[in-house]
Amino acid sequence: MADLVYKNVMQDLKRRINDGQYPDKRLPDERSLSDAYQVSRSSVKRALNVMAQQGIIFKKRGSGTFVNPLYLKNKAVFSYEGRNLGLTDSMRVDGMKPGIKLLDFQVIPATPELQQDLFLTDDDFVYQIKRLRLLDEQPVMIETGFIPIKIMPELSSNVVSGSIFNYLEDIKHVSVTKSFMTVAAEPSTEQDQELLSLKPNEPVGVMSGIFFLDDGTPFEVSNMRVHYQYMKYNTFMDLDAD
Amino acid sequence: MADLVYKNVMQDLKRRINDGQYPDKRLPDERSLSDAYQVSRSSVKRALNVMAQQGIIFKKRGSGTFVNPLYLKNKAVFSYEGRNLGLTDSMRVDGMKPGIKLLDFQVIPATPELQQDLFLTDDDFVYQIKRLRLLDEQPVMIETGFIPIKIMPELSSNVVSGSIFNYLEDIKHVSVTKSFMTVAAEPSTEQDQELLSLKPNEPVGVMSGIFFLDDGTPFEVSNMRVHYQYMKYNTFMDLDAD
DNA sequence: TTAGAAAATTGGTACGACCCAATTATCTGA
DNA sequence: TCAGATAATTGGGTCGTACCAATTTTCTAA
Repeated sequence: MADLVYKNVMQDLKRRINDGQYPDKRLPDERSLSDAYQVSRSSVKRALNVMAQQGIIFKKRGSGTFVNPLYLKNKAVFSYEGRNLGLTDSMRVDGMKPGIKLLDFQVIPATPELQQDLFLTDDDFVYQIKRLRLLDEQPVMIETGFIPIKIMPELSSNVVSGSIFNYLEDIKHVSVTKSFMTVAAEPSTEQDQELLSLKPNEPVGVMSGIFFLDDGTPFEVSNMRVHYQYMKYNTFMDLDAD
Repeated sequence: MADLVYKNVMQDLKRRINDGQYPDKRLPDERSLSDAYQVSRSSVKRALNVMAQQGIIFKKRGSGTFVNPLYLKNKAVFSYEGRNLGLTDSMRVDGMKPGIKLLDFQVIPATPELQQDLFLTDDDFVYQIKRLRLLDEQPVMIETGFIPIKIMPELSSNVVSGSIFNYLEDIKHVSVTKSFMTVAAEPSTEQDQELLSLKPNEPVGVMSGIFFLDDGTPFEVSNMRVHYQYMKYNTFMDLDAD
């Protein structure tokens, strides 16, 4: 893959951790690793820093570097490695097959709120894309997305019936790696109940947020109303300022 | 505060950004900053990397470093600077006064699930702490927490009636900076409806997770059932591997 | 005038040196 | 024997250099 020194170190260390090569949960010290991999200690530190940020390891000055016990027990929760933020990917859980049913696809002028979030002006237009997401034919969420036409002038209903993020990666070679999300819960509306086969007392999870391209351009505003049984939003937070 | 070079640079850059000293959203290049602050370019890079991680700025190779427009428009969402992960702090929103009502406080043997999550054995015991959280006297969430007694043997019902995290910071000088959280939605139970004044069709948000001490020790398993109108979980994600 | 080449700009990666700070291990002397 | 002092270990921060890669600007030649 990438031919970066620190990534190679990371990759090998992860492999060793997964292989259980550190039964006492303790990694070799940085100077030894530097020597073993024949790279500078700076590069070792970088690799370890990223892994610590991801919650795989933790470091204690004067004491050593240790594997997070929970990483071994519950790897699924950690690390979005190699993935993007798209739902097509993150919902490929339990071997279920994702599906998309296009409900609506049109171009509308950007509302003031959209103008603010997507950094647009009065003259700008956006696609409005309303889709029903399925897992094994079961409807699980209603997704309404807004994308500026000036960012993707070539968007077609064909593309929109599949994964937009994968299209971006495969065809235009840009990836979506940043997002703001707000997660909330609400009683289901009649439309929710109809489309998601919900009983009146059953709620929906609401995930709304903004997705950004690599270069910081706000790319999409999205609002997702999720069947509560399928809604599980996992996060790992680390407030250490690096 | 901390007398670290890169933190000083960060602090000053944030101030300048907030003061609107970069009207074109463009920061000086790294070499100029290095020269201006009389610090090495390495330290400037470190400061900028942290700020990029926090979503305040974004960088484009060959082009420059720019302020994230959304940072200026919506600062509230960004940056937990100076805060910890405690709820007492993060719920001090809109000037409302937080309150805590202790519902239950006892010591129980660790269940197998707790043993797994908190890295305990059969012999270990945990505090079970059930509390009702209030905002301006209004009940907003039911919180059930489990903390190993061997981590905090001195825990009293007095401490538990306040902020445990603040107690840890002020008295024991350790802070809680890492957490795994899973956010979901559920129909309210009868107990939820009673304690949170919910109608039968109104749901709760469920936030459950594990909090860690600085050194990686799993410290608390927590399960929070939140009045849906008060449940808003914000996250900023950046999947760039450093 | 303008398209393409060349140069300058700007952030990215890597190295290695130097010292500091927290922790752990070892030694020393009563 | 063992408590306290001392040394060794281990991660943290900073500096400065060198070179690379993407982008933008400038120059050059048709």
